[in-house]
Amino acid sequence: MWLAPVTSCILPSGRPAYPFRLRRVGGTVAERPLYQRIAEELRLKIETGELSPGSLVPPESQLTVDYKASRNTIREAVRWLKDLGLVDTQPGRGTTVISKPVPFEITLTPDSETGFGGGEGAAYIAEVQAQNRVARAGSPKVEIHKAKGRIAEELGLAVDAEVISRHQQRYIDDTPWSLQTSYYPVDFVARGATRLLSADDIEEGTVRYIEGALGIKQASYTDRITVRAPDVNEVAFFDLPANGSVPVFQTYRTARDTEARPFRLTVSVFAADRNEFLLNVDLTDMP
Amino acid sequence: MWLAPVTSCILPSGRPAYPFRLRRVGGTVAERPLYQRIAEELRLKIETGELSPGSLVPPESQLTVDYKASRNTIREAVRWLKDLGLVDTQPGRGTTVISKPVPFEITLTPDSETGFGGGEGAAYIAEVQAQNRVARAGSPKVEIHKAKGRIAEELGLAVDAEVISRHQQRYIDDTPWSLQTSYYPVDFVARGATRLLSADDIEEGTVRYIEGALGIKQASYTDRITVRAPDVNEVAFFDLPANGSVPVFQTYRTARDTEARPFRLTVSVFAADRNEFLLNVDLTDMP
DNA sequence: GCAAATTTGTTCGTATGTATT
DNA sequence: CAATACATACGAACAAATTTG
Repeated sequence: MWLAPVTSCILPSGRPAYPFRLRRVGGTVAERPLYQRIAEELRLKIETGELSPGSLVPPESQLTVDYKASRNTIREAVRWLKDLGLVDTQPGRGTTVISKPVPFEITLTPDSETGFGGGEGAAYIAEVQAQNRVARAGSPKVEIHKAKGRIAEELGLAVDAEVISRHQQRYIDDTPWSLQTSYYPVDFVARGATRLLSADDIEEGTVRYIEGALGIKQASYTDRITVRAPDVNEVAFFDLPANGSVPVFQTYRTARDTEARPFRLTVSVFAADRNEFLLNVDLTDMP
Repeated sequence: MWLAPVTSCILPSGRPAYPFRLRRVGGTVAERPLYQRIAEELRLKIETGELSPGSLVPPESQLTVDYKASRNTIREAVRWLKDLGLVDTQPGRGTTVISKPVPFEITLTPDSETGFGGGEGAAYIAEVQAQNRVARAGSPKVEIHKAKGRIAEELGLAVDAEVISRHQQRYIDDTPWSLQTSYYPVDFVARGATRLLSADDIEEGTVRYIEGALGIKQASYTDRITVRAPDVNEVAFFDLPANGSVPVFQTYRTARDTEARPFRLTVSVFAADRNEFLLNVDLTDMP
């Protein structure tokens, strides 16, 4: 079997991109490490369809023979593919080529019909149904704690001011889809929004409920979208590979009233391998 | 030294989240693997500040002594932290705790002053300057090729219709920041937008240029935000860890004219560790 | 339902190569 | 050049999860 040497690789300034770099040894160009060349061979087989999504990659014992390398080296090659999100391994079962799920599309801009922000309440349910899927939410876990860091900052509260948090697990077609936590100033309860403390779903959506109970009307919101490695809870809930090779989206949504005062912060976490975000922007009423 | 066993771990249905799961062996709860417990110890030292960002983690040889584990096991622990994006390793130098750069904020919704979409032309320059940084772009690489897959789809063209692509590397403060490729139907040139073929920067922005040359006015756009592992070119350009532990954002922006016909597709790639996206949504003129 | 076979996961040992200081 | 530190590669043994007979 012949492993093609790599012949082109862009080299930017700065720290060398070891071990992708073509290594020069004694004036001649050295090859990339064995495990990377094996990984490249396997990657080609996946991309050409020789190994189709869902099918089993030959077991390590077989690859050891095929590529005349030790088992550890084969494992490094497979690990490389795993890190790239191309395969998944399970003890006892084997290594399967990943078949990417049809991503769920989350529209972050408001629905022009309902005015609901994407990923929330009625708009969320509607969007799930529009994609012919079934939405389900776990019952909220309600807590009161002191606002720290970004939570206090986004809500415009003093550090250590008390906030109500409402945490929910959400599912689509019974697969875990998002973890969502909303934070409200604790004085909303004293002012009459007592259902915020109840561990029942607020059917009409908390934004509508707060408008009815307190007269606070949502006039705008800001989303902040970041990506990071999942923590232990997220790995367990979304059933992600434990090594963090599948990242998660984390969105911060700060809702503001007509005076531009923030009154709600919602932190949502989505697995990045099964979601994408959409934005629809209309420029016709811009200057 | 005492390594704390893990006492709580959410177990969802479906495939067990090996190896995070508490393993039961003969009726007793087994511990997580040694390398994960060592990684956890080190992670704690990082998060409590005992190992501060930028500082060197003790070398493998020292950790071998500290934790009474073999060098391979230590390497597994360090690899775990590397995959989580907490440390970076360099041969000869050592293992450093990552100091996260101040993320650059990209506003995807249009600027209410200029009407420019986020991350583009004038709005991009302005946003960079507003964050006290310096923007620079490489000269465009112009190509003509046949539209494939999503490119044809988003532009509403037949598969294999020809498109112009304009590819640019962009820098902020001289660090590589984004890779951007815009696609236009090839007949734009015949209709008069000849500068699209020139490898010179189009100062006023291509959207403005097309409006002047062809009378096509941008009335709306749609963004699609996804996350994936970087490819080899992106690893080299952004100087990312070669194992794909830092993912990239990929955004598809489809610009439409007043008749809602797509006329431009821009694909941008950003390193996810140094960027975040912002959305500003005004609901006051919604129903 | 159980036992055996298969397959990946963990851990050790050892040697050598490459990059940086 | 020498010392230090991480990277690659091989061999070996046992554990844990799954599938198969």
